Amino acid sequence: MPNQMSVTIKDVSKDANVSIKTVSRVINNEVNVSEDTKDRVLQSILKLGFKPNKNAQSLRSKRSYMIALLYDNPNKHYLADIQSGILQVCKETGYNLVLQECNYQNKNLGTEIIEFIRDFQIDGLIVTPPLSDMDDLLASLDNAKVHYSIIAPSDKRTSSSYVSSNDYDATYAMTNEIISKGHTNIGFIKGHQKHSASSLRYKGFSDAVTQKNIPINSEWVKEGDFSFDSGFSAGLEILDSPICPSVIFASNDYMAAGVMKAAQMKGIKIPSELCIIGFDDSPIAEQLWPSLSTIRQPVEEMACHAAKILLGTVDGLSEKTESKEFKSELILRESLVSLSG
Amino acid sequence: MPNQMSVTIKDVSKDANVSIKTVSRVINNEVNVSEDTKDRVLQSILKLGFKPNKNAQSLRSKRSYMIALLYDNPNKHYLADIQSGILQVCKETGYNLVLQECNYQNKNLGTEIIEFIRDFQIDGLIVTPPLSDMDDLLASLDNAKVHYSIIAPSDKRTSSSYVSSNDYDATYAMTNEIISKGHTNIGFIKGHQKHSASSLRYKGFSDAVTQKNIPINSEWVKEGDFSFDSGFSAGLEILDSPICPSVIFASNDYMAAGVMKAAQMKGIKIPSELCIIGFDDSPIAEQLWPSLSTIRQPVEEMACHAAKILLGTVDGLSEKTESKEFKSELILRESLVSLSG
DNA sequence: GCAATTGCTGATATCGTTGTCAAAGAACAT
DNA sequence: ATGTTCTTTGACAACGATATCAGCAATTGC
Repeated sequence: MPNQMSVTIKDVSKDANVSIKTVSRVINNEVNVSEDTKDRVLQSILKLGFKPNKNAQSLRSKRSYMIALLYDNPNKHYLADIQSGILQVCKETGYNLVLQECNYQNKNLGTEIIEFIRDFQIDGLIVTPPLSDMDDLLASLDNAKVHYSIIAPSDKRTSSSYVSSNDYDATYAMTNEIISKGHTNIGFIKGHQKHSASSLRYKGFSDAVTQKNIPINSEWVKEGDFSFDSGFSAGLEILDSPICPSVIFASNDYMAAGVMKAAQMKGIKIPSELCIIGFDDSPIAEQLWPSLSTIRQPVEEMACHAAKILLGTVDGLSEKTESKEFKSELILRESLVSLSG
Repeated sequence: MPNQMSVTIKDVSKDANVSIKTVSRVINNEVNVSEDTKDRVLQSILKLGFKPNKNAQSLRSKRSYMIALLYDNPNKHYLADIQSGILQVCKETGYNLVLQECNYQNKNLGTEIIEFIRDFQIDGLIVTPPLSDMDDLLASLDNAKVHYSIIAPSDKRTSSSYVSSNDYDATYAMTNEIISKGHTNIGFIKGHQKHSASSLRYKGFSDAVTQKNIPINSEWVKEGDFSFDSGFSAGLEILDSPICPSVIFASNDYMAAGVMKAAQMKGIKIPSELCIIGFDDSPIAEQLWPSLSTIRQPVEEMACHAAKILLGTVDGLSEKTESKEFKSELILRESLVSLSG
């Protein structure tokens, strides 16, 4: 147990009989310290229970050992997964995570974020969708020479540091799965315009059906915003059509859950009369009955990787980590069956 | 737009033609500065766009302008609500929020947290359930003179700074509501043992039925851990009983959703054959069909208040905020109806 | 009218690190 | 033996704030 008064580099230097600068060298793993003195200093550090004062380090070295998470996302599970992924890496490396909730519509977002970073000397940012889709924001960050890594769908590879997901391939594959089950009347609910994932997911779907010469019925294609409510009303609209599709593919699970509720309220049986597909493999996908077929992205793992990339560029000590595309996985559950009639 | 080089207190002092100490006085709203010089300094601050360097302030004044959120909670929506409540206050006051994920089973939790606080000079903590139920942890914090405020059910009022909810009253009232609808065969699923809310919620239920001379059937009382899965299996067990209850009251919405899925898989009609009640008013309560009757606690507001309390004790400038108990609200939806048969 | 108190201000030390630069000694080349 | 380079080390300044304490003027008390 350390004493009331914290022990400083000065105490260590006295104990080890070296200058404070040498202690500093040891702490920061600088070269040109003899093994002998290094050992002696490390001994003293251990003995006295010395821990460098982060604020003093920050003040002098202009680094805070803190990274921030930028987000503006209605999906709380997604956010929570992102957070735990980042926190894992933080715990290993001694960094800390600061939250920064943003509004993508805020006109001064770039300026405010840069101000925030200067203010707290934040070492780097992890930027999540839809903020990672805002080219002007990323340009501001580049301009201000802010370190950051982004989590985004695959089309955002302009940034040197990214973690991406293959949204296009995933919806393409799932659509083929649907078609292989005999379905040709397929509805689709798009996500929020501001997310590049939305258009990618739709493109994966439309390319797949078009290649099989299946026409797209525009009455069955609606635009939602990733929320349950938007899925619910889109579902109601589609199910009010003169002819109903046998499958509705929603761009995320919340909207799929909305469709399911709409169908159940109308007395439509799932999956025999209507199959429903989601995206994300949110907890709700398994909690509904029947459970949702969906697509799982390794969100936590992606966040973990994004944090490693960031710290690789921020922290000279840690090793560099490469940008990477993560693959999604089709999860087939009760809500998708072969066409019966 | 500020320049590359940040402007310091020294620059301001030159511009305003006063000493740096006087500038510091103005920044910190100290007394004994004449209106005249104060104005002059404020002018210069505005003109130069000066912002105090947080690290320098922290180093000298031993304060970091950061508070931390301690949590170990499986419920991501709850956590997200807590976070946004705290962040609102942080934004107003210029503080920042650092996340600290804990494991309540960690034997060294107290020591580690205190070390973390010393390390980063964290100004205060907000402690959420079930950590806020751990008396030894709170004792360690008291002992180390750490500022904190807790969010907890009403029985934890030992701490001078708390925000509490009336779990007992809420389940008591909901149980009476159930009884008033003619139900006498009522099952109950308890929450995780480590949460004091679990026993309070059960007590509210059992006191209410006992007062109406309704017996408790122990076959219909199960212990879950607040997770969907635990609710699902508890639901299966209860519904396998020779006689089924007409209502199952689960201690949170996730477990209630589990019960609903279990019932639906068994072909039991909700609410005509089985009513289901939850707690928390999580988003899922409204997303299920039929939608769940439940109890809403103003979680975000509570977190907001907890942050204000904390900053009131931490920050001499901000005004003190009193501890407070927040009232819950019954939310009656489709999953509870009057007993038909 | 003189001492004591009060209000306002500034010079300088200080927080606990890292950065600069120079010095001392060892190693090497000539 | 001498000059040059390389390795290792330390004295001291610096980061940008706040804290201490002393000084000076204005006000108060008797």
